This record gives sequence, structure tokens and C-alpha cells, in this order.
Amino acid sequence: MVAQRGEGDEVVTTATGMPAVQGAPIVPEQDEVVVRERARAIPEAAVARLAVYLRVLSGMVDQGVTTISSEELSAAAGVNSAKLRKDLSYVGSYGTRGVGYDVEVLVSHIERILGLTRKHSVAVVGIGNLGHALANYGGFQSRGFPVAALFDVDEDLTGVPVGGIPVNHIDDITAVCVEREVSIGVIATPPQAAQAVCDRLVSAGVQCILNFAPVVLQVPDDVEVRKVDLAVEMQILSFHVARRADEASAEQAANDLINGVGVDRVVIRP
Amino acid sequence: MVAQRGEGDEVVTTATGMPAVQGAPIVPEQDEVVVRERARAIPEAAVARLAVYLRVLSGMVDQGVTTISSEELSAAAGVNSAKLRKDLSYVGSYGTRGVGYDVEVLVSHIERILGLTRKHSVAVVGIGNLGHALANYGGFQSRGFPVAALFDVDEDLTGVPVGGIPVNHIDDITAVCVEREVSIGVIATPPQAAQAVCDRLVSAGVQCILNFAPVVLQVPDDVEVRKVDLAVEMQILSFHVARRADEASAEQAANDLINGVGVDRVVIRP
DNA sequence: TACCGCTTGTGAAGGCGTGCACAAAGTCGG
DNA sequence: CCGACTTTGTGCACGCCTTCACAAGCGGTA
Repeated sequence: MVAQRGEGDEVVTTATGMPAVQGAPIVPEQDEVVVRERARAIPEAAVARLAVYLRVLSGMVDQGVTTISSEELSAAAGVNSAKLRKDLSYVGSYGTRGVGYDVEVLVSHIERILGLTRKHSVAVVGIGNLGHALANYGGFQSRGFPVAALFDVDEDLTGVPVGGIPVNHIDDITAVCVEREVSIGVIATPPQAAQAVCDRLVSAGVQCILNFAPVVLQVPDDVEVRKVDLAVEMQILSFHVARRADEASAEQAANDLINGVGVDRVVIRP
Repeated sequence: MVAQRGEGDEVVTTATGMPAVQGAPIVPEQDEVVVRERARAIPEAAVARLAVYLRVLSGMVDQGVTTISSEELSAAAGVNSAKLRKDLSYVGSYGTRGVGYDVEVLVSHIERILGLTRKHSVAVVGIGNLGHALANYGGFQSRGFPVAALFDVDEDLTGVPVGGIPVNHIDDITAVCVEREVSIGVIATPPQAAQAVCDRLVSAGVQCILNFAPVVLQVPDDVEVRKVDLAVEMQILSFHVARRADEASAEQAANDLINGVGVDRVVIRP
């Protein structure tokens, strides 16, 4: 059973240093079987990039490319080639030195690591502007995340099909999510409702949540939340606009200064 | 002029070590005026959190809270209190020891750092499902990012108002963006069109871009791009689902092992 | 005014991720 | 079969970010 999980696992006993499978007849109470997860060892940042590589590689497959070097792939993904190779090394060593990577092999291994070999049904809660857009968004289906259920509080919406799927009332969330094996919940409600919706998703057994509402959700440790806050993104951009403007005006001011006092050159240091 | 920019700046000459404002009649060719940006020193990660703090603080203002401690604010923002204080220290020291922070003072200083004292007009390109949702999304307006222009290639859409703003044809992008002083461009087009749209935005003088299209945009160094890729978010969640499932099955397998060979306890190490 | 308790602000340490640089390993041409 | 060339995989060092821990500072109280 354990062997099936692949060569990345270790099963060791901390006290005896002896493999558990050779377990002695009597094992002390304080002994532990430590199972180290290869998957756990992949940095979050690398996981995000793997998803990007996968997208680029899919495009390559469509173009009939069969082999690609780390240099080419990293350029297409907009990252450093060393970083790319390190990221791929988390997945395993599936490249050929002197040649590069077999595109299809790489695709299948990344898909395996990202868990894309399983089906991940998605439920969207909150069928407002954003919910509508998400329900109609083809990108989910096409990349293996079928939208299996839609929910809203508004009873007028109940039964109305959006993007081909009828909207359910939010009170049915537990039953429907369990029945349709929803593994990812998307919260696209107003902020006031988000925490309550989140709680209901969690009690329906959903362990992964993508939150578009601008609130910090409180969840148990075993639930994973990712947040997309458009206003925060805008404000980060705003910060950069301001920084640029500051730099420009500082440079301008400094140049004025030059003209006044005879300094030759202005350098804005990072 | 330089002094106006605040106490975070330094103006020094590297060769003479003498302040530039006291510049000697003759200044050597290799002298440099070095202007260090306080803004530049704020880590990107901290900027993102500042935006979150700002949102929480705005809620506090609405509730009539006038003072808040780092402990309370950090809890509400879902971060470590030490991290919060360090983040706020980048903004400046505006707290009172033994008391906490004055909410309104903090709000205004964070707004200043994030550049929210200026108006940032937004243009949305690509009025499909997502573009519609973005145009109608009230969160932009309410947080100081008025949507000033909409664009699409589809001539049937031209002139049709969406969210109260008429759609322009994409060929007019430069003229309209310049006229309405657009500082942030949002790309919500299909992936094939994204790079071309991006190039046109850049040549229209837009220096900040929020990209929803699943492609890596190539831009000049002086343009800031932030990316929101829903499929990538889903795949990251998928990875966590898979990891959980692996852990569960590993634990199960290990427990089976226990029953077989008499190990007492199984620990899954991070 | 002097003390006490509370909270900020920050020096320092530790951890994590990035990028460099190179050995290992494979292909290709002769 | 061999040597030259190409590209992977990774050890290592550096730098950024996070976290801890505590001194400094302020308000309240007697």
C-alpha cells in the first residue's frame, strides 16, 4: 500500500532506525512511524509555476512540439531557466541531458503532481455579476474543473439555468455538494455573506475554497483557502504608479538641482 | 523640491561625501546624486498586506472604532502581530506605545503610501463574461478606481453601455486612454488577443496592467504587470486536494501496517 | 512625581526561495 | 569508439522575508 505511493516516501522508525515493515515483535510505546511526504516538500511558489509550465506545455503539444529545453520553456513561462529546472526537479528527473524534456512526458508528470488526474468538481456560490461570469467561463471546464453546482440565496434564481447549470438554493448546499462530490468551493458572494457560506461549505465537506469576497475567512486547519481580491491587486498597482511618479518627480527635482548647483549625474538607486 | 518628498530620502554625493545642495563650484564628472526611495524599500509582500489592513481599517472606521492595537488588527487581517507591526513600520511610526494606533491616522498614511490619494482611472479591455462582470463590479469604484473606459473588438458592442459606460472600439484605445488619463489597464480578452492588446495599452502610455488572460505578457521594464489566472488558482487547490488525499491514504496504509506488524503510532511530518 | 502595566518599534536570528555555476550525462559527428 | 558539444540536475551562497524577543516609550494611577 505504501509502496504504491512512489519512491519519494520514507518509512522509518525513529527509535530503532529500522524499517517498520521489519517490525520486531515488541515495539516500544514511544516509537513513531514517520511518513515524509514528497508532495509536502514542494514550495507553494513552485506549485504555482508548475501550473504555468503546464499551460505553456499544453500549447506546445498543440503546436506539435515534442521536445523542449529548459531554456525555451523558461523563456515562454517568463522565469529563470535555473528556477524552472529546480521546479521540475521537485516533480522528478524526467529530462534528457543534452536534449531537453519530452513535452508529453512532462505534461503527464506535472498533471500527476498537481492532482489533475482526478476530477475536481466545482461549486460556485453567489450568482451575481462575478458568479455569472465564472459559471459561463469556459476555462474551468476545459482545464479539468467542471462546474457541478451553482448556489444563491435569491429564490427567484433557483432553478434558472446559468451556463447550462440550474441554480440551487443555498439551503441545499450540503446535500448537493455531497451528492455531486464537490471538492472545490468558489465564493463569489457579497462580503457580509462570505463567512457564513464558507462555514456551510466546510460542513458540507469541501476542503478547498477559492474566495473572491474581500474578507479574511476563518476556517479549520484542514481547509485550504485561496483568495483573489481585485481591489488589493489594484492597490498594489497603484503603489507602483505612485512609486514611479515619486521617482520621476525626484529625478526631475534632482535634475533641477543639477541645473542650480552643477551636479552632473543623477542615479536612482534601487 | 526634494525636501518636499519627505524624510525618507537621502541626497548624497558619493565622491565628496558632501551634500549636493552645498555643491562646490566645480563638481567632478564622476559624481552622482543618489536618491534612495523609501517607497522602494517596502517589500512587495508587505504592500499586498497593507492593502488588506486598509480594508479592515475601513471597516473599523464604519464601526466607529477610533483606536486599535496591533494584536487586534493582526487578528482581523489574519496575520502575525509582529509582521503587522513591521509592515506598519515601513509606512512610518504612527502608533502610540501602550495604546495602539489611531485608526484614521493609519488609514490616511497607508492610503498615502499606496498612492490612493491620486485618482487611478481604469480601462477594461475585452467585454466578454469577465469584462462585463468587471465593468459592473462596484468594488472598483468604491475603492477609488473608477472604470473610465471599456474596449472590445466587436463592432456590435461599440456604443453599447455596460455598467453605465459605453464600449469603445479597440482601435480608439490610444486616443481614449490618453484623453481619460487611464493609468491602469485590465485585460479580459481571450488569450490570443492579450499580447496585442497589451502592446497597444503600453503604447498608449499605460504603465500598470492587470492581466486575466492565461498568457505570459512581454512588456518593457517600466511597465508593471499583475496576473490573475483562475485556472492556476484551481490547480493549486487541486494540488492541495491531492496532497491531502495522499496523506490520508498514506496514514491509512500506515495504520494498516500497524495492525499487521504492531507499530503503535503514525505521525505525518510536515 | 514616580511607578506600573501595556503596546509599539526594531535588532537579530532563522528559514525559505532564488540564482549561479559546474559536474554529470547524454547526443551527434567523425 | 572517441571527443566535442549540449543540456540537465543540484550544491552552495546570497538575499529577502518572517518571527522572536525585548528595550523604549506612553498613559494611567496613587
